[in-house]
Amino acid sequence: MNQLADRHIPLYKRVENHILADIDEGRLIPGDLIPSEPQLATKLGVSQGTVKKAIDNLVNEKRLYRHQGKGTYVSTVDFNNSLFRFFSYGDGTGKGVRIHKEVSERALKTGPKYACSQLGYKPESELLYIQRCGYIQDLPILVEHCWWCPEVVPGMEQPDVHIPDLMYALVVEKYDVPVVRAEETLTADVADKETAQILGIPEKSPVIVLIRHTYSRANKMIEYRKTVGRADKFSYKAEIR
Amino acid sequence: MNQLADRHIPLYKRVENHILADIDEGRLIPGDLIPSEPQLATKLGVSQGTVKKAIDNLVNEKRLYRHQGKGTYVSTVDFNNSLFRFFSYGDGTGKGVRIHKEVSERALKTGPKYACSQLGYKPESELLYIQRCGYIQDLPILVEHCWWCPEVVPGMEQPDVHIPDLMYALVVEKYDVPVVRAEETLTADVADKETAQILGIPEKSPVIVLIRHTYSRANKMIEYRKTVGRADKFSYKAEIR
DNA sequence: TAGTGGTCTAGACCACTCC
DNA sequence: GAGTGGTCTAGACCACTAA
Repeated sequence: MNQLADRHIPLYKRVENHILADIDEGRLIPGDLIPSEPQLATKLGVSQGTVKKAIDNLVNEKRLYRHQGKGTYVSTVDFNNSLFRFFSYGDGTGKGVRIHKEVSERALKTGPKYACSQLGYKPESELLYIQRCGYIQDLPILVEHCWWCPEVVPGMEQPDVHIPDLMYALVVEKYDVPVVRAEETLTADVADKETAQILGIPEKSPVIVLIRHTYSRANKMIEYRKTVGRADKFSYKAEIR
Repeated sequence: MNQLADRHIPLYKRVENHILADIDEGRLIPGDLIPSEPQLATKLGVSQGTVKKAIDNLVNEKRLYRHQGKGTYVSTVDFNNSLFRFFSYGDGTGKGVRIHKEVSERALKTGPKYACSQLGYKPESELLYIQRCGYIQDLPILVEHCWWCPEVVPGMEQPDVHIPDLMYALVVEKYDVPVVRAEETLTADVADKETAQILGIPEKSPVIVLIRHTYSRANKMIEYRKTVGRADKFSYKAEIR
């Protein structure tokens, strides 16, 4: 902790920044064990209590997690935090109901202009498209449209590549592409003809729409995803204090 | 910290519970100054560091807030945390755009059955109804339907009682009814004829629906509110790590 | 048994607020 | 100046994990 940034920044904050820099610059990647508290303390020339406080804060922010007796690890992206996850089946009563997903289409095809531009391609570029339908029991409740950069996940369009419910596991393990972050935007709309047909609801029924941008290292966006779900099957509940 | 609950519960957790009990049982109400750290430490027979840790946790949970040099206070309910607050004007770009509200109807009238039952009345009871329309600039973007327990806020139906944008300020100050907590449930729907007309949108356009249950002391529900907003003007954005 | 995080203490010094 | 929270240290002891 040298630097000329000695002005007014608390020690524990500098320890936090040190760890975050290691993460953001790739010296530590999701799942890695970070150095132990005593190691960090002596390396950075602060007390273990200060390191503890820094790590406490990062754990509160979900950037790290601890495991007593083993060590402290860098968090992996947890899509259980997806906005959709908070939506419960029924009218807010349901717990974590499992949604089963099935691939309904996959191919290399010309991407729509918003997907091309968001992913950093010229309009009309070929993208890897995967469409999936999500079910609770046998009831279809959502449709996912995923657009991937084809060179990031080459061959994923092949029908023999198994796609697990949590697609990101495949991306990380098979293609060795770290998934670092995602942004989600939620809004509402009414079902178009195709969506209505897939979900078995009348056209123009209310639907929840979730747009997700998924990023890998160096702020590279690797997927544009649009998920459309039946509004009568999703609601979000929160408490205000 | 006596009690026979000496088993395995960390000291700081017991301090947290002590403070929370003071809040839940009304010995401390929102806005109150809690005892200072040294006072709590000696009273509970623990070190100041332990009290600090307990308070740290409660501050992280937004149950308390600190003000250096002054003390630590019990949080007041912050409706800026409303799910609607996170929704931004436009398509997720907007910052905190101000929504101006105007009362469009207020009267004592027979409540709908869901409002009566939720508020703990017999069906067909008279409730205090307030309808407001929310605008950005001059564009109507939401309609609020509020149902209050009439005996909690007597006279609020009189047209000379000014209703501020943040209605709860009036309730707390004029009627001395503490607002302790609220629950919100968010979902989507399509506009009915009346809503469409008020918002100036086609019937069956997509809308965001927010149901709010507002509670006072002793878990007494005092308001049932339904807010309906134009879906094209609201979107919720979040980041996943 | 050695190493990790988890709890708890005691005390120093600083920064802010109010009288 | 007295009282509050904010930062930081040093060290004790406990609980869990692994070899």
